Amino acid sequence: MSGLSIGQVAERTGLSVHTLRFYEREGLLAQPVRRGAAGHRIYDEGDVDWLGVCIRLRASGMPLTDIRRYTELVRAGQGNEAERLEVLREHRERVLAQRHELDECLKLITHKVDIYESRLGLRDHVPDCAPLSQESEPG
Amino acid sequence: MSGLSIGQVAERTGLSVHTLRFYEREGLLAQPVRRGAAGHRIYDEGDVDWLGVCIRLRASGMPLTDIRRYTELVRAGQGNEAERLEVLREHRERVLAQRHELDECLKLITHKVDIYESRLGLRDHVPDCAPLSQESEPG
DNA sequence: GTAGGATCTAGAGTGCGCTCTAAGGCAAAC
DNA sequence: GTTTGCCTTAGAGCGCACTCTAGATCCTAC
Repeated sequence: MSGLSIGQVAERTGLSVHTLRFYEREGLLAQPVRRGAAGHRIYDEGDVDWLGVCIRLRASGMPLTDIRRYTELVRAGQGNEAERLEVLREHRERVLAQRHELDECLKLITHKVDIYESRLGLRDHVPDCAPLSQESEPG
Repeated sequence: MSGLSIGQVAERTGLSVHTLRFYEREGLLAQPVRRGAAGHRIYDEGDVDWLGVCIRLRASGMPLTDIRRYTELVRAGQGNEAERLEVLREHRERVLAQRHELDECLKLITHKVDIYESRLGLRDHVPDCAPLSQESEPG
């Protein structure tokens, strides 16, 4: 019951088997994956958990090199917590900036959606301050 | 006073002149850019505004092909507002999903930051529910 | 015993979004 | 008149993160 094949891990994580091998080559796994009789990879729950972290870091835009760096710190063991913290804090700042940017985009998009909805009569009331958007000119 | 060189537009938008030419080739501009005596591009304020929109759409992850599609609709003029609206709504959904994902990542990162800060004695109180993170194991 | 399916490796290929190069034109400054 | 600097084009190159291919091995089922 202990041990997952690469296919099973792919299924659980949503990563492809290709990507799992790729991530391992890139040094993104906390430990080298255990191997079975025929040289097949055997993952444990810890690996899956760690991959979950990697996926989240990727999803928030952390480049693979940074994830590798962080992984190396973790692998090196106790004593480098300050460095780990720095990596995380820097990334958090970037994510916050990214979210702010996203919110600005959302404002713009929602503003345009509102305009088109009222133009198309999909709203009861015309939004109060929408005279002419950029898209009116070219048309 | 009317008319900006590609260099000036680059400065205003933060895009490189290379990227400006690239975007034009890719059909991201509402109109073909006016040309001066020596074949030099002359942008107007409307172009800069439109580029601002493109930049925001890009920043929120809209692929160039989708931006081109939207631009084409705008260029085609009145009568396709429903299509424009659909493009915008779909993108808004994606942006919202993206922001949600970002928030999840933020939770994870902040949780780890908290752990390391208390481990390093940078906090007055240990966060109430943080026994051992994944990173404790490998170390 | 052989067919199917999962796995392995090394390495090539892909898609996206730029980014840069090379070779040249024009215009103002010195 | 030549240097400087910004502009032009076509097209090549790059960085990232996968993604896939080829050729081989191994196990299970029929």
